[in-house]
This record gives sequence, C-alpha cells and structure tokens, in this order.
Amino acid sequence: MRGKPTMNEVAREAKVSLGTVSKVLNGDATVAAERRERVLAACDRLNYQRNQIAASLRRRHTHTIGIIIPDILNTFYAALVEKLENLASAAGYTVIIVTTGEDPQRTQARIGVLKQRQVDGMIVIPSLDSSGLLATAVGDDMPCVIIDRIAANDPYPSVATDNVDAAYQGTRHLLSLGHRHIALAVNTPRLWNTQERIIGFEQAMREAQAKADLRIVGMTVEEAQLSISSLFREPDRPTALFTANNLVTLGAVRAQIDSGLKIPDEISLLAFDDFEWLKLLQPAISAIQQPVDQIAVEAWRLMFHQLSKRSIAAPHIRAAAQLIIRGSTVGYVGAGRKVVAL
Amino acid sequence: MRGKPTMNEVAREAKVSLGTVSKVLNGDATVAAERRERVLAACDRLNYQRNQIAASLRRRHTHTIGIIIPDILNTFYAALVEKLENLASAAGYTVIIVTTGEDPQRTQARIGVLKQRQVDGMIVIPSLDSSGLLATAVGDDMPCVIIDRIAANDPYPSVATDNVDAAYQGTRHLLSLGHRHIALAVNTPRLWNTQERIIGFEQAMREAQAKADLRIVGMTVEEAQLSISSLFREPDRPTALFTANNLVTLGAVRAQIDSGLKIPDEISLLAFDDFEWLKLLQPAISAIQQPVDQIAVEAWRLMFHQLSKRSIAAPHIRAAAQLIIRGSTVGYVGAGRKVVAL
DNA sequence: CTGAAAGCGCTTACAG
DNA sequence: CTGAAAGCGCTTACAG
Repeated sequence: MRGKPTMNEVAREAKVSLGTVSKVLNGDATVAAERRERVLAACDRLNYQRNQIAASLRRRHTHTIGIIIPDILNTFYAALVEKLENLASAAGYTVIIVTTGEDPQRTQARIGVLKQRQVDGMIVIPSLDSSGLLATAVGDDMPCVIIDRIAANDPYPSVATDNVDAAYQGTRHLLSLGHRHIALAVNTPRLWNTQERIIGFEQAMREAQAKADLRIVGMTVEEAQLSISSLFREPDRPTALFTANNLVTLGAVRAQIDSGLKIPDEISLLAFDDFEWLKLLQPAISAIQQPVDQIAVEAWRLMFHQLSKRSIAAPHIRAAAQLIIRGSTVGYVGAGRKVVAL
Repeated sequence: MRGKPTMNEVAREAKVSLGTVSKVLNGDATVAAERRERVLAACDRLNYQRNQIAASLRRRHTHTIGIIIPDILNTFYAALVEKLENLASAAGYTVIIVTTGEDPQRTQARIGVLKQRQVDGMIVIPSLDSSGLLATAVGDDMPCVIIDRIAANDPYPSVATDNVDAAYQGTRHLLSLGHRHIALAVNTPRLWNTQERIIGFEQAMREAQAKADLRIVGMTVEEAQLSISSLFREPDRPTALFTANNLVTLGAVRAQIDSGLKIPDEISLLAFDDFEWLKLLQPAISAIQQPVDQIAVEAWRLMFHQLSKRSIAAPHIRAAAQLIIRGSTVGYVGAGRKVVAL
C-alpha cells in the first residue's frame, strides 16, 4: 500500500465506475447486490478510507460543528463539551472546540477560523463583552445556538439554566435557615447569566425583607479570594454567603481557609455550580447544580433542527437547576453569632 | 451579500485573475503592489473568507491535528489539551479533540474519523489496552506523538513525566517522615505509566527495606473508594498512602472521610497529580505535580518537526515532576499510632 | 441499474 | 509579473 488509495483506485479494483463506488459508500440502494459486494470487497482489500475533505467540498457541508467556550479547564464548560461531543458524534458530526479566554478579539478570530473551516454550525458560550460582535462575526446564514450566557438581544436560539429561579430558590433556602443578612458574590454584572442570578437573589431577599448584600468580586479566583477575604473581615459581615459561580466559590473557600471562619457556624456557604470536590470538603458545601446534560441535549436538538432546516418551536429554553443541601448550610439559629460574641 | 463570495468573485471585483488573488492571499511576493492593493480591497469589500476545505483538498494537507485523550473531564488531560490548543493555534493549526473513554473499539473508530478528516498528525494518549492496535490504526505515514501513557513498543516519538523518578522521590519523602509501611494505590498495572510508578515506589521501599504494600484499586473513583475503604479497615493498615493518580486520590479522600481517619495523624496521604482542590482540603494534600506545560511544549515540538519533515534528535522525552509538600505529609513520629492506641 | 462528465473552490506548475 | 489551465478526490444530476 503506497499512499492513500482513492475512490478511483477502488473503482478499478472492483471493475465498476467511480460513481458506483460513491453510491455504495453512501448507501444508495440503486446498486445491484453483486456489484455492491465487489465494491465493499475492494475497499476492504485496499483498506480504503474516504477523503472527507473532498466529499465536503463537493457536498458543500462538512458535518463539523464548532464549539466556542471561554475555557476548557472550567469543569462546567468541560462537562458541557463532553456531552455535546457525544451527541454530535452519535449523529455523525465531529466537533471543533475553540476557547476564547474571555477575550473578544480572540473570540472574533476563532469564529473566523471556524468559518474558514466551513463548519456547518456553531454552539457558543459568548465571551465577556462579545455579544455585540457575535451576530456580525457569526453571520446570519450560519446555524448557531447560544448556551449558558444569553443576552437579551441574541438573534439565535438559546438554552440556559433558569438562573433567576435557581438563585431565588437558593436564597429562599438560606432564608429558611434564619439568615437575615446574606451576601451574593458575583463575578461581574456585565454577564447576563450573572445578572439573572442577581435578580433571583434580590427578589427573594426583597420578599423576605432581608438585607441583600451584593458583592462584585471579579472574574478570577484570585480576585474573588481577595475580595471575599476582606468581606469576611468586616465587623458587620453577613451570616451566609451565596457564591454565584464556580470560580467565585473557589475564591470563597480559599478566603474561608485564610480567615479561619467556621462553616456553617460562623458563615454558611452556598455555591452556584456543583462539583465533585465540594463534597470532599468538611463540611461539604451545599450547591445549586446546573442541568448540564439537559442543556447539552437541548442545545444539540436546536442545532440539529437548524442543520436539517426543520423549524424550531421554542427557540429559547430554560432548564431548572437543583438545590443540593449539604453540611455548609444547616442549623443556623438566627442570632447565634451574637450570642457567641457575648 | 448573497451566499459566500468565492475567490473567483474577488478576482472579478479586483479585475485580476483567480491565480493572482490566490497568490496575494498566500503571501506570494511576486505580485505588483498596485494589484495586491486592489485584491485586498476587493476582499474587504466582499467580506471574503477563504474556503479552507478547497485549499486543503488541493494542497493535500489540512493544517489540522487530532488529539486523542481518554476523557476531557479529567483535569490532567484538559490541562494538556488547553496548552496544546494554544500552541497549535499559534502555529496556524487547528485541533480536533476526540475522547476514547478507555474503550479500544471507540479509540479505533475515532482514529478512523480523524484519518478521514485528513488530519496532518495525531497527538495521542493511548486508551487502556489499545497500544496493540495503535500502530495499525494510525498507520505509518501519519505523524504521531504519544504522550503520558507510553508503551515500550510504541513506534512513535513520545513525551511523558519521568514516572519512575517521580514515584521514587515521593516514596523517599514518605520514608523520610519515618513511615515503614506504605501503600501505593494504583488503577491498573496494565498501564505503562502506572507500571513505572510502581517501579519507582518499589525501588525506594526496597532500598529502605520497608514494607511495600501495592494495591490495585481499579479505574474509577467508585472502585478506588471501595477498595481503599477496606484497606483503611485492615487492622495492620499502612501509616501512609501514596495514590498513583488523580482518580485514585479522589477515591482515597472519599474513603478517608468515610473512615474518619485523621490526616496526617492516623494516615499520611501523598497524591500523584496535583489539583487546585487538594490545596483546599484540611489539611491540604501533598502532591507530585506533573510538568504539564513542558509535556505539551515538547509534544508540540515533536509534532511540528514531523510536520516539517525535520529530523528529531531525541524522540523519547521524560520530564521531571515536582514534589509539593503540604499538611497531609508532616510530622509522623514513627510508631506514633501504636502509642495512641494504648 | 450504470457510467461519463461536470463541478465543488481552491493551488500550482507552466507558458508567455 | 500575469493568466489560462489542470487537478486535488469526491458527489450528483443526467443520459442511456
């Protein structure tokens, strides 16, 4: 075997025409059984592998989907990607993953390479501040679905957690424990999903007439750690902290270790986003678990419908999150901290 | 703008020939400055994006690299991928990531799709039991580099942590604390990197004439947890546990929580593979940190040399790991446990 | 049911 | 320095 065999060589080997080989490889039923066998045997003998690039050029689609995420090291995105890859793969699609690092420039550049590679569609988690250029960068003849970070004016179908409700339920849980002063630590209100979490939080606090303490702590773990450390040092600090995403949670746990504050006695902690290691901490950290599988499934469905030019009934999907109660949010007894302080 | 503009349309717009457009877009210097400008302006006006599929078909390479890993949710692999993606991207390559889930069948299938997609090369972490079919699946005209899980008979260049030395150093550290009975918990000796870690461990133990206690605990966190839980219940259990990879570490920490054993007083813990959350546990867990960045850099270099048909001087690279000492491995005082038991 | 031929959108000798 | 033409390896009307 010298070089890769072409379809032409298979045709010669099987003593049929090039078009016939193509047809049997594409499952066209109009080929006589006997010739089909000859073709299959020839493919086998030559160890033939079809050149998808040539097929793609001719067919004018590549069976490739671009996935655009901020960062593959964030396990929330990694979980989404893993699920999407399986879904796509099962449907005969392959996936190209690119990361933006929250950089609008890089986002635009990566979208460009995806378009040059002629992806059939894109599934994107917009990077910070990129929602403006998204529509022009992606274009309007490109099937696209937005996940997780949805903006009000996105022209594409979308699927995300019902953030307002999730934050509302989480806050209600904290309130039910007797907390009256709760801080919500968020990365930045410039992200729509964060804004929604703020809305849910503030609504629950307003209804309970409790003190809503909103803290903007930054996009990185280090920034969050610093900011939350100083929050913990405030004389009138909250009795419960609700962290609005996984990076902030990481910062909060670090800050808690620095401060020596006891969980849940001195500070209750509730995390948005659930992870394996939250269960390993002592006490384990309560969390809002986002419906990652469901988001991936719906996103793929939305994508697949667009690829097949089928119409989409409900193009904006919100999936319910789940509150998981662990040791970090139990047994707060109201003014317990003050009693201890006496 | 209707449909995507082709290079032909750009040529017409710029009033030059098709070949001239191709030349300026490919940086060919033999085009008069004035015509070059016209072409660039036309590209701009039409918002032209080159069709890479067509270019790839003609050029007979795609500037695409396949990356084959067991699992994207494992942060060790994710970190490798992230680094490799950046390196490749900087060199004008795009990357297709596929996962094997440790399944040889799936590995073979995924390699097949990568070949059909005409990737220029593959960087692979072989899945369990796949090293036999790897050479035949990949073929010998495909540039390939193996990382992390190297087998003795791999015909490709490779880069990995110096596992023997890393395990040796880790074991020496435990011995220096006074431990005489140490268990090494491994996933499976069918993996070459695991075998190497066993060798380093056993060598250090032999030299110290201490009791080497090798435990095979399985590939999943759940299996490891079960197996280590029962280890912890043995009357004559070891005073230190060395976990040979990150999944086993996860199982060990779960088992430790179940057992209520105190770290480091009742059991010292040293982990192969370092992670953010190991620092957040109380006490923090000591770890062997693999040189992820260096592995990625060397792997890319090896790949790039093959792509450019340059010769490779040292095709089998071993990079040194680093021992990071934290609270889980301090102050063991020899027979301390027995004293407490009196 | 079968094969000859056109064409997908580029790159690349080649002749001028 | 420029353009006309061949060709990358397929798929797909089309005529038979």
